[in-house]
Parts: sequence; C-alpha cells; structure tokens
Amino acid sequence: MTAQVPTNTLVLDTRTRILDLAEGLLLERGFNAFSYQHLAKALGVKPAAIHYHYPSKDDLGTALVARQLRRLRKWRDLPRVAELPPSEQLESLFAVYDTHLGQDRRVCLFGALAADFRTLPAPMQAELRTFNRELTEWLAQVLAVGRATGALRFVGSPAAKAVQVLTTLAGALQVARVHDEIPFQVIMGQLRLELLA
Amino acid sequence: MTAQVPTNTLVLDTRTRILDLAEGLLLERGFNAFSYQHLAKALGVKPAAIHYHYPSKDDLGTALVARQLRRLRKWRDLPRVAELPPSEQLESLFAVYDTHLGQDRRVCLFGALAADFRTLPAPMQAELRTFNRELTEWLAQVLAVGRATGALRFVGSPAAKAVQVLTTLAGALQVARVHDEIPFQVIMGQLRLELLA
DNA sequence: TTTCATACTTACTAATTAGTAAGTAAGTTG
DNA sequence: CAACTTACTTACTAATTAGTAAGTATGAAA
Repeated sequence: MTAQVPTNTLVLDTRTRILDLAEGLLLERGFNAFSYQHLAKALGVKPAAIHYHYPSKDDLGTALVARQLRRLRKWRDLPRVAELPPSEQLESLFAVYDTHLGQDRRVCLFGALAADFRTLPAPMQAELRTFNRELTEWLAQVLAVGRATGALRFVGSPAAKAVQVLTTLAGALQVARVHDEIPFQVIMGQLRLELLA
Repeated sequence: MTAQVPTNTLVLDTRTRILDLAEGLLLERGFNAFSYQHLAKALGVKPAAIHYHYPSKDDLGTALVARQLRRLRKWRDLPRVAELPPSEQLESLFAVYDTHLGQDRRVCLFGALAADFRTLPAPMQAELRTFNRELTEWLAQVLAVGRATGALRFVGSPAAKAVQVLTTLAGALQVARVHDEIPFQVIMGQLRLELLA
C-alpha cells in the first residue's frame, strides 16, 4: 500500500503528475485514446512506474473520477460559491464550463465518459453517477432558491430544469469540439436569456 | 473496385451486415470499443473479409457517418415528415431519439463520436460536421415556422434555439446511459413544456 | 547499522490490434 | 470454354497493449 497522505513538496509528485496528465488526455482525446506508454513517455518515466502508482488503467480511471468528485464537493462548499446569490452561483457554474472551453476545448468529465460508459470499470461508473447526481442536486437547489427569490425564471420543477441545464452544458462542450466555440457561446447565451429574470 | 450498386437479395449482403453491426457497437459501446476481430467473429467471417469491404477502420467509420447523413436527408425530405405542421415535425424528431433510447439506450451518432472527435479520421470529422449542421438548419427552420404560426414558443433566434435543443437531445441519451431512462424522460418533458405553446 | 519502505527500472509475457499478401471457390461474361 | 470478377480464407507481420516479476538506489526509522 502506498502513502495516501498529501505531500508538500515544491514540485508535484509523480502520482499527481500522472493524474493531471491522464485527465488532460481524457478530456482532450477520450479515455481509450491514451495508454500507459503515452503517459510514461510524456512524464519521462517507464510504463511500469505508472503501474506502480495505478496498478491498472481501471484504477487510474477510477482515481480520476474520484478526484473530480472531491473537487465538486470542495467547490460547492467553498464560501465564495456557497454564499453567492443563486444567479451568481449559476454564473459560477457556467464559468467552470467556460474554463473547460478555454483549455483547448476540453469536454467535461461526464461528456468525456458518457458514450463509452458501458466499457468502464464498475467503480468508475459508480463514481460518475454519484458525481452527476450530486451536481444535479446542487443545481436544483440553486434553481429553486433562485426562482423563489425572483432572480431566476423557468417553468417546471427545479429538479427537471437542473437535469436539462446540466445535460445541455455537457453537450455544449461536445458541440464546441466538433465545430468551434461559436455554438457553445450561442447555447450559453440562450441559457442566460431564458433563465435570468 | 467493388460494386456500389444496391443489391436486391433477400438476405442482407455482408457489406451491409458489417455496417449494421458496427453501427450498433458504435452506438452502444463507442468507436474504440470494437475491433475487426469482433465484427468478424459476430458475422461468422474472417477479419480479412471486413478489410476487403472496408480496407481500414477509418473507411468503415466514414461509411457509417456517410450513411447516417444520407438517412437524415432522406428522412427530412420524406412527405410524411416534410409536410407535417412544425409541432409534429418536432415530435417526429423527438421520436427518433426515443427510438434510440428504446434500442438498448443507444446514444445518437453525434453523441457517440463527439468526445473522441479529435481521434477520428478527417473524412469522418467532415461528415459529422455536415450531419450536425444540416440537422440544425432543418430544426431552425421548423422552429421559425412553428413560432410564426403560433404552434411553438421560445425566446431568442430559431438558429440558437435549434443548436440548444439538439445539444440537449444528444446529451439526454448520454445521461440515460449513465443513469437510466428517467432523466431522458424528464428532459423530454421539460422540452415539451417549454416549446409547445 | 541493519532493516525497511518508497519509487522506481529492466526485462519480460500474452493478448490484441490493424493491416497485407497470396491463394481460392463460385459465378459472370465474352 | 477461357478470362475475369467477386467475395472471401489462410497465413502472416509489425506494432501496441496492459500487466507482472524481479532487481535496485535512496532515504528514513529502529
């Protein structure tokens, strides 16, 4: 068993560098589009070093989704996010997707894995479901409060609207990849037009 | 060079059986999740037989998207679709996605390929762009007429709304795969609630 | 100082991949 | 009937894949 405690070295440790690199490749090219050899070459180590930290690609993939779930929970509970009014919480969410777009048109984690979902290891599937469920619940709450306070506008239930909006956001990054940034901006404009009262 | 003319045999020819099988695997598992060996074994032929009809996987993938583009054009121009009132044209579109859902929760072609888009051969990318562009233009026209006749309701331009709705539909099938049919039905309900006047 | 854990490398295996070249059986055409 | 085409099979290559086992250098702890 390897140490799970966070190291405080100035440079990132190999374990984190692997995760960061794999995440970039996953979001830019897809889960099946990179191998341990690619990772090893890019990091200047041997493939077996990757296996040392993440014995199988399943382990690596699961670690990737697990980290993103931890990030979501941390972000959601951040005072500078949690204490914002609903319309600005919504804008904070939009900003996350905008950041993805800016990073060489990365798709979001959900959008990167949904199509190949059935080929993923079970723990990865479970983590991704939890991730999407928690994000949806958070947005539903934001929408509910936003409509109650008159800051946001929509018909139907907050839960239904949350599912729809998040699905649209994930899709928007995919469309940006296939075409260019324009459809993404068009969709964001449309969402703001409809939601912001 | 192989015959490109449509055969009228009672059983499907191998060329078509390959395409049908590959399409199913693509929409159910992803483009990188099947190989020529899988196709060959499932069809009871040798891998080289697949190479005979589609020399490379790039050729096969391109044929897949090209066929879907031909289907779109044919469907769109069908009298029983083209002559419908806008709200029913929209329902016909929804029905296509519902059919995908019913077929073991297949995603749509766009949703299957968007994440790995950069790993696809250039001709495949081009065909997929054309496919999405033509479908979007069709829906924009439907929405424009629908709003003009009072059958449909939305804010913003028909073009923007078309991009948003199609992106949401593609995403809805992906969400159905990750979770179950419920979020798909929720999104469809939300779209109808918002669009149908 | 010996013992141990960490973080690797070297060297390998077994499987799978796309793709090719050459051969062949069955039918079609001149 | 001879030549040709179609639709394959057999047999192969070269590359890549995930994964393992054993060895090693470094540093920390007992």
